[in-house]
Amino acid sequence: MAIGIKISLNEKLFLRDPQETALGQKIIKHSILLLDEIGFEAFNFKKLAKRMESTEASVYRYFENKHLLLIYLVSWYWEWVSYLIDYNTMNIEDPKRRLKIIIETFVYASKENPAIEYVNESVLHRLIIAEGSKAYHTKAVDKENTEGFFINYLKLSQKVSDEILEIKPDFPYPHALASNLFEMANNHIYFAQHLPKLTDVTVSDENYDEVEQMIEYFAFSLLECRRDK
Amino acid sequence: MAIGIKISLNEKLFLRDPQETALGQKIIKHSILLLDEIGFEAFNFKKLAKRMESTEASVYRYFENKHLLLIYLVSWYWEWVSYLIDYNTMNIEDPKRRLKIIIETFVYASKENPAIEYVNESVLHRLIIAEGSKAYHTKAVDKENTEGFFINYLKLSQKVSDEILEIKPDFPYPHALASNLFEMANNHIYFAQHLPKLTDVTVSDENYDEVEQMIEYFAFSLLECRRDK
DNA sequence: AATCTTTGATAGTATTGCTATTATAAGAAA
DNA sequence: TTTCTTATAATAGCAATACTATCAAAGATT
Repeated sequence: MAIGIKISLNEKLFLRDPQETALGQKIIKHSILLLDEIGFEAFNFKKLAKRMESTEASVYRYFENKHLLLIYLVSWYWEWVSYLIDYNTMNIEDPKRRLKIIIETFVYASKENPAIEYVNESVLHRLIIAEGSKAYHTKAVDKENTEGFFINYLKLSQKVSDEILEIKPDFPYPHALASNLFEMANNHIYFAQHLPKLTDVTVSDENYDEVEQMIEYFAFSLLECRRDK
Repeated sequence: MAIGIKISLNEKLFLRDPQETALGQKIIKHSILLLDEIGFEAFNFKKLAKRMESTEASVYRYFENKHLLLIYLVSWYWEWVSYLIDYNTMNIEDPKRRLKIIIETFVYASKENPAIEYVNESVLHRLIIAEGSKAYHTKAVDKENTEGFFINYLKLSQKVSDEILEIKPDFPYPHALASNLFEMANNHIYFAQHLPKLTDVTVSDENYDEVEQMIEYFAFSLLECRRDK
């Protein structure tokens, strides 16, 4: 049961707020499960409606189309990771320790936190890994960015960037490193599972420790590095 | 006119080899232009046929569907980048210099090399930046990987990985760094253009120098780093 | 009791993603 | 030259997709 967590998202992403009604919550729940199962391309509102025992027209009353639903879920995820970072780094003073926790959070987005009953965070994480980047790789990206559709990702990136500067105030690429850590975490879990020659780590089951170690290695090499010459 | 360059691609990607016929070459040429113009989601074979003044049925004789056409174009790009790397690093002994050239090639995939008349490499590069990762983010990735659909990416990654080990033989993550350099190059050009808060570099027109500098900074920090503690 | 809102049920339309058929043109083989 | 082969064009058609519209039933609110 979610106590005190309200995921706040851009209202332009939906026609009716799905968090507010039972049907809306069912849409969120089953769209995550079905998208994870069959992938974004094969997914449509008719199949979703059938799966959740409702009708296509009802789903269309909440979301304009599946692309906006995906952005909604991805935003939900970004906001959720933000929340987890705040929660997990609370009262931790050492900025390096804080960054390690951030990396752990990127890699294990959900570990032991069943916060909101209609979202299965670990399935959502798998979905983001596989489909997340499709949310902003479209022709409408500029228009949608203007309308704030990606604000949760930008805020997450900014938060991590701030932490990076705590560790090394003169680091020249804090935003790039922040987004790269996030993308790398997702990419290399995916690569390890599907295109293992593109990475050097292996994952088994839900154990992503090697990914976590690698991202730490990359991050701290960049931040604690004195260059030879 | 292409002299001595033959881009060799997995034959399972197409029904009839498009490089072999005039119509096939028209398909390659116009699919790159149209995909760049309207994006992968809005693209279909009917629009392509209209644009190139042929018919839908004719296009279907070359490619099963637009997904396989995308993999074909992406593979073409990966192979082209491989070729450019070989060409540009020929006779360069210093491995660090070689890696710099690789990074430059990733960022400026086409600069002054109009090699094959029916492929506009700079438009293709823009297309890969925007749509490339959709080639392997699908439910069929495992099956398609088994059939060798991504072999050109794996080979490219292996090539760069070998160069990384020339510089630092005990670097623990050469494949991951290789794929990350490639993905970073594409991502941060895209971010600079569309989601600038996710990066720290700016690009103007066709000038990606800041991206190149940043990727170099990341790569050589990792490879020439002695950690403080 | 009246009415307002949400959902379900059903229908319908334009577009998409193909497949099939036939005709024609162009080139190679006889 | 004739014939054979093959590629392409032209057209049709079909099942699925991506919606939109309408209306009725069921709660919930006043």
